[in-house]
This record gives sequence, structure tokens and C-alpha cells, in this order.
Amino acid sequence: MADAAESDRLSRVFSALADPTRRDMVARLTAGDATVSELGASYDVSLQAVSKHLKVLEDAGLVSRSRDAQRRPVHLEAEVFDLMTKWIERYREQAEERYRRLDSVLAAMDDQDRDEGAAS
Amino acid sequence: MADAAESDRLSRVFSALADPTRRDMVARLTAGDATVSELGASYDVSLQAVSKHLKVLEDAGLVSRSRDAQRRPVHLEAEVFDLMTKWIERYREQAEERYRRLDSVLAAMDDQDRDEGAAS
DNA sequence: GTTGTGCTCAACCAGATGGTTGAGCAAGGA
DNA sequence: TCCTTGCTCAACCATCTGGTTGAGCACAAC
Repeated sequence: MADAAESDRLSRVFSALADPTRRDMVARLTAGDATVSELGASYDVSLQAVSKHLKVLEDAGLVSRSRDAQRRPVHLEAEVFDLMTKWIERYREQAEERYRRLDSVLAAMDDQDRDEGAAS
Repeated sequence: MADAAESDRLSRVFSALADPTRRDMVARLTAGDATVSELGASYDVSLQAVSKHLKVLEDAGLVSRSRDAQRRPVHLEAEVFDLMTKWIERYREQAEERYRRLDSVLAAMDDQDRDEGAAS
């Protein structure tokens, strides 16, 4: 099933965004592409650590890297957000649907209580 | 700043959902509350492992647990989805906004190219 | 009170993760 | 050709994570 691959993808995306530094990098990249060292300047870690973070983001498909001489400009792949949004919305809607049903059940029980009260 | 706490919260939420078993538990809970052993029946792990997963979900605020005799019914806290959706939408919108600006810049450059082409 | 059920806590283990430093490669500039 | 810049790869380390088993607690039922 293709679902296993999608689940794996989703795991990598959520896992990538579980780190505040990487979330910040994503935020930074919405303002435009940046090189590794430009990105790294904002964080108090080695360039190698920055490079590792970018690899995680790249493996999750959140980011792509091209080549410009020695530089490796990083580009945000915003479509991946859709994957997350879809997952979240699916379950949010299911949960809300259930609450609606629950509400109507409670309302019905309430009606019955009142009827029974009237009958006694 | 309250932002540090929110970032921490967001990290816990994303991290909790990075695990496919926990995502599945959340999916399962949109259908209604369940006890620990009911949830655990679907997975090939010990009850203690299930309990640990639920603790992670609870710490992230995705789930709450009450008490019913020996049972600990698990309840989905769907509002947390909002936190994620907000984060995602914020950056998605920024990214899209940037693309729109970029498009108009490219369009302008294109116009100029055409003008220059006409002038030559 | 004793026994059974549902669950959690504690200790442990293997593997992943986030950081480090050191080495090295690829491309531009002297 | 050699040096510098921008970056990655490799090895290593501490900590976290997801799993295990064993012990034990809280409540129900007998």
C-alpha cells in the first residue's frame, strides 16, 4: 500500500518540525532562499550542525538544495505543508463531527428526561 | 516571553505526532474515548509501551485521562490541532505571499524584456 | 481479607538524535 | 598553481526514545 510510504513521510515531516531550530529555519526561509552559512549565522552551533539540520529538513521534503558555485542555496518546499494540513484537518473534522453527534444525543436524552418528568 | 513556552509546546506536539503508533492512536480517538487496554489491543506491543505513548500524547496536551474505577479512559483534546494549524498556516501564507511578489517581479522583468526586445 | 483487573513506575537495553572536532572536497580568486 | 571560501563527511560522545520485563498500586468482586 502507498499508505506506508505516506505515513513514513509524515513521520519525517513531523519529526523534522519537532526541533525549534529547524522550525525557525523554515520560518526564516519563508522570507526567501538562503545559503547554509547565512542560515547558520542565527544559531549558536557549528556549521556542521546546521548542515545536519538541513539534511533532516531535506529528507523530510521540506527543503531543497541547489548549487551556486561553492554555495548551496536552500529553498523552502511549501507544498509539504499540505500533507500536514490534510492529516490534521481530517482528524479535526472527524473529532468535530463526533462532538456534533454527541451533542445531539445529549440533547435527545435531555428531551427524554423532560418527557419522562412530565409523564410522572 | 510567552513564546518560549509555546515553542516548547509546539515541539512536544510535533514530536508526539512524529510516531506512527501515536498518530494512529489519535486517529482512533476521533471515533471516541477508549481505555488503555482497548487502545493497546490494536498494537503488537506491551501495555506498558502503550501507557508510555499515552503519556507522551498527554504531555503534548493532545489527550487527557480521567478515572473510571481501575480504568483510565483516554480523551482526545482536539483544540491542540489549532496550535499546529496556526503555525503551519502562518508560514504557508508567508511563503505564498512571497511567491506572489516573486511572480510579479518576474512578470515585470518579463515585460521589460519584451519592451527591450521591441526597442531593439 | 484475599484475589483479580487495569494500569503505572522503575530499571534496563539498543538504536536514534543533536552536538562536537578534524579532515577533505569543489569552485572562485590570487 | 596555490589559497580561500563554503560546505559536507566521518568519527565520536551524551542524551533521548521506544521497547522490554518485573514489581506494585488502586479499585472491584468475591
